[in-house]
Amino acid sequence: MDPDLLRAQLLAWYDLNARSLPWRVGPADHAAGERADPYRVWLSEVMLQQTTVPHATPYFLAFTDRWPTVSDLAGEADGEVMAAWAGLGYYARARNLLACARAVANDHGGVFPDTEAGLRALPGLGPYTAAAVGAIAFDLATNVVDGNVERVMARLFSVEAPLPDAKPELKRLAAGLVRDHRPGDWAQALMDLGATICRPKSPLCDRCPVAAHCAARASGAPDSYPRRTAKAARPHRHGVAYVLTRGDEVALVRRPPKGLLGGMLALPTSDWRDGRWSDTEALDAAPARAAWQSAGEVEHGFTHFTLTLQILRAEGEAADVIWSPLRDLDGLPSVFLKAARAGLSSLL
DNA sequence: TATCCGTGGGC
DNA sequence: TGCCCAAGGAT
Repeated sequence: MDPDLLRAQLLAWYDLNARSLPWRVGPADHAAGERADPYRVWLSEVMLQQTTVPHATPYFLAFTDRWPTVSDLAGEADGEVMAAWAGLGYYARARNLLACARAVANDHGGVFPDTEAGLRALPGLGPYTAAAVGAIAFDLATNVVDGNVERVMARLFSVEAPLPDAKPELKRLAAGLVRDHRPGDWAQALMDLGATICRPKSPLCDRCPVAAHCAARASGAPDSYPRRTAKAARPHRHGVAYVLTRGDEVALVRRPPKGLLGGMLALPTSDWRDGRWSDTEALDAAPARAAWQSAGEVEHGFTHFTLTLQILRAEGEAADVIWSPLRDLDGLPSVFLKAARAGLSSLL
């Protein structure tokens, strides 16, 4: 396999087929001298961590509309940013996003570092994101390796070792294709290929610009790569969520700054444990004395467990809660939005 | 190093 | 329906 021929073929494909994305400077504009805004590249890359383009896109547009520069974002209050992130998931990203914006604003004069090491030192930028911002915003010849690139390498070279053990090998293979020429376009071309052609299931090899180089295709079963080790089953947990209203307001709490849903607004809940909660236990764990009534339950899948929330609903008073308008629940993580809607189904 | 950390869409 | 998966990072 000739790496430089492969590169030329993939870049030519990208020149014709690059997806139009709100944070992207297309290959033609880039060739004409237009440069991507590091703030927008960084923001998009953080939002896209483990998140699909369709899910992240409206958040990207809302953030850049509301906070056009990194200094605007750095000056915002924590709660506003966390609420704007609600629904995107992996909320540590939002906490690190603010920490990073403030580091850039306060320690770097509002300008992103233009080296991979400088980017890597910022909160929330790991090996992937530092390499991606470096390549796309600063034309650094970094090795940008995400899940797409791992899959493309596993197929091109029919890597038999299963993920995640194969990660170092896949990264080495990707590094062998990096050149100083058009590093940002190269990274995005590889990821576009993985997202649209070299898909996890049903890859479109007939349309692949580098199919002639692909060992997995030659094997006849390209979709069997990358190999993966079996995953453990997800456990099931149970909790009680309390929907307490006071007129047209609902009682919320701010979750602790770290851990699951850290820093986010939430419904008051019991602990989450292996077994269901009896009525007596659920009343004992309630945030206030009130005429609690059962309002059904909701189920929600997290990364490592499935949660069933039994819902209790009441009208009343409580101490140490944040009273929030019923019509303004958008700042809640999805699991609590789901539970609140179930508990308030008679009102909403 | 292994585990924790959300969400929604596709099949 | 249940499982897989998506432009990963922090600890």
